[in-house]
Amino acid sequence: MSESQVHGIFEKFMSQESLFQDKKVLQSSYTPEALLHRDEEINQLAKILAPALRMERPSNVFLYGKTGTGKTVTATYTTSEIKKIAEQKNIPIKIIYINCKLSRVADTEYRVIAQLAREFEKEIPATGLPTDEVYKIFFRSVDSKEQLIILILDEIDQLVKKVGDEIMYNLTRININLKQSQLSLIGISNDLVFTDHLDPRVKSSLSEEEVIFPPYNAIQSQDILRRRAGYAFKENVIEAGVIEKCAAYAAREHGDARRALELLRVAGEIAERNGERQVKIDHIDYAEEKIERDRVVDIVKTQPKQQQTTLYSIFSLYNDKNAVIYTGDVYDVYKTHCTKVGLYPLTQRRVSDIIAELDMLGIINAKVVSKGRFGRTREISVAIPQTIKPKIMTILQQSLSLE
DNA sequence: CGAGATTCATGTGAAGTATACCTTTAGGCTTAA
DNA sequence: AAGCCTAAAGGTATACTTCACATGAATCTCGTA
Repeated sequence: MSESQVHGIFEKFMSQESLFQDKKVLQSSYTPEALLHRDEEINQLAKILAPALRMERPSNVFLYGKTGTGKTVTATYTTSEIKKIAEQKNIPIKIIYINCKLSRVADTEYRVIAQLAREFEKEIPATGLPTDEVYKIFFRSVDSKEQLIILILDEIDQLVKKVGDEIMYNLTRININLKQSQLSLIGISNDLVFTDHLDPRVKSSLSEEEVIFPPYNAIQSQDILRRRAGYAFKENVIEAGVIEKCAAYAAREHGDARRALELLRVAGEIAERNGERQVKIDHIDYAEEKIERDRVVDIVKTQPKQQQTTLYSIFSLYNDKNAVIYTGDVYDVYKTHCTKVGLYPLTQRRVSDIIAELDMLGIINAKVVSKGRFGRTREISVAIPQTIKPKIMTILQQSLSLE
């Protein structure tokens, strides 16, 4: 491709009018000025957190609700309002937000605490320090001056499921030793029965207060989408029915507003890239596939080699008509792939764990079943649409430099 | 025929190992008085 | 003598291995109707 051709693309892009007015309004990290249909929850949370402004420690709160019901925005919105007031009145309040999703950043006790300490601009190495030491560093930072800290732990069900509730126990007890400062926890969980697996002591101190988030219904979803679309897009860019379709999609997914907004954004991007003047209903279908594909591609790409090889083995076995496959089969194929890739094969014990991890990531389904006389194993099936599987396969092949 | 024993293939927990990285400490060298 | 650098010692988290035992329903066994 010559330079002038590239130039042409940029020229065309610049001359073409954007469909968006302000795209970041549709991004999931965006906290809107006003939240629709969450007044009740915001009020509850605000009442619980209000003592902070008098430098009294608010109760720990637990926010429950399915994905995309506004838990995270409600928490960030309410706390940022508190922060605003606190700044005006010179009240030392610090808000820390940590997402514990299995992101390799915060998926063990050590890494979460290290992440917390980093919020205070402390350098924490990836390994080498005792966990206790990192706790102390964090603790000293918190207690270094008089202040009130509100710690938001998003998706903590994932974390606790993986590494147990010790962190929670330690964090809930931290106030006992704090001299100058105080710390409140806001836990956010998608899993409604998550606290059942917690140590009763942790459970009682963690959920001193609870706020439940019901799903949005179709009309509420439409409201939210309309409002945001109004800010995000230019006028008359959205074809009639598009909003309704996105909302319907959200309703299908138990009122998941986050996905609905994402759908709208990606549909807009697709329309823009195709050089069209309007976002059409068709674009939503493309967007739906693209979102799923991007999600899976992202997960797969960031996995370590061993996990990728295991996944590749599962995928290549799964070719034949959705027959379920078993751990033993996967392991055999995995070993041959390892030699091809030049990877040292792990033991079956470890591969078994890796399969369980891949299940947690939602790329495959793995269920332990007893087949009676024929032993016990995991029934494994692929949990991504057939349409995007070939794409994932090629990504894995490239990453593993296989043919 | 049916209750209880057996069996299979792997799940699962605990303990041990290798690796990469951390802090502390002791020794050796340099430097300034 | 004080200060600084370096390398060894001792410690940790993480990913993995090794070992040993747990699982749980299909199948087998054997006593009984």
